[in-house]
Amino acid sequence: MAGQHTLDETERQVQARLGDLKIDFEAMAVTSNLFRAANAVRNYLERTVLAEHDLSWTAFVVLWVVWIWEPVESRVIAEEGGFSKATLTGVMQTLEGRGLITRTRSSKDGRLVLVKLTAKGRKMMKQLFPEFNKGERLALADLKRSDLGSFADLLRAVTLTVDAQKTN
Amino acid sequence: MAGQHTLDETERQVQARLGDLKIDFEAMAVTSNLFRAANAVRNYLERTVLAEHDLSWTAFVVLWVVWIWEPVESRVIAEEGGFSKATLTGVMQTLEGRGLITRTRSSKDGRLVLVKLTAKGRKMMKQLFPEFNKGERLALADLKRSDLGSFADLLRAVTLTVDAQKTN
DNA sequence: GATTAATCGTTCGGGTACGAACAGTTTTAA
DNA sequence: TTAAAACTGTTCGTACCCGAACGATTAATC
Repeated sequence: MAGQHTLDETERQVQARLGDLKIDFEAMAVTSNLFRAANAVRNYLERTVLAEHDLSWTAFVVLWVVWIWEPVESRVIAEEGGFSKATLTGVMQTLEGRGLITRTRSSKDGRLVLVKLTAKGRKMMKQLFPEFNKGERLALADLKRSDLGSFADLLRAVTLTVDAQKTN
Repeated sequence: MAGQHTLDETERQVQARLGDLKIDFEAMAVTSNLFRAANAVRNYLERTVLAEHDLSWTAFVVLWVVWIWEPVESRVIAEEGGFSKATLTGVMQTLEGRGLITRTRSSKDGRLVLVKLTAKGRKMMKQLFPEFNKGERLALADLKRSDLGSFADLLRAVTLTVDAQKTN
């Protein structure tokens, strides 16, 4: 991936199609590379670590959130994972069918559903997460260690900015 | 989104579940925030700019690549966009049905398919891309201008690292 | 306390998204 | 120059993924 065309070529082509319209090429480069990177890492981890456990990316994220915060409400999982409630329902049905999680309606608030891992789910995560983390480390192996902190901060800032837009 | 739990809390919970197993929390924070950011930006742009034109994210990426590089082979679109050929086929069928692109088999190499925009497709992109770029700018509005360059470089480095892993 | 509003999870419909298997084309080897 | 290998795009099956609409529950308003 990473594109066979250089950034300069791309800018020239865009400008040629838009005349002298002002375009923010730096913003374009950031978002474009943001998705390339996210896609690349996701596909890589899905094909390697997660495939061995027959898990999709989203299924893993759900398991991870529940593993850390159980018992946890559905809405929290969706929020932490960054996907919709509709998506979550489907994924949790799959995971429940495989005996990895349980769902129970809250007795305090009949609207809420509380999610926990089963013993099987916990056992899987205890083995899987270290493998997953090793994959994460490999995906970032060529970056300078000292850059990781500010890198994470920049990414966090993007999420915060967009979420602020959303509520307006 | 952005999670209601702090990073420290999360690290403590992970460590509590794994004993003294070594985990790379910096790598974990980067990938976690990478996906949160990508998801947030994507959902934001889909709900605002792209929804007005009834386009999905992937459909937009396809149109963008074709717009810049037409005539372009299918395999290049998949590579540039970072998704599979199977995904691309479905999206292009939708776009062709809406009269935004055309597909023709190459006369030089019967395996290849050349993709172009229709006049309608070009007209749409000429209006849509500036709107999209404005959305990108808003998503990055809170970041320091001087950070954008190195931010893009870090993201590019991740993609390159993962792609290098892939071929091994 | 009854009506209204807000919240939560599910369902529904349509559009991605992938790997694997496939058919057609081109290239490479023998 | 055949046979084998490599490559491209499509189809297939399964699983996501979302917004919108929905029923159930709780909270707010009067």
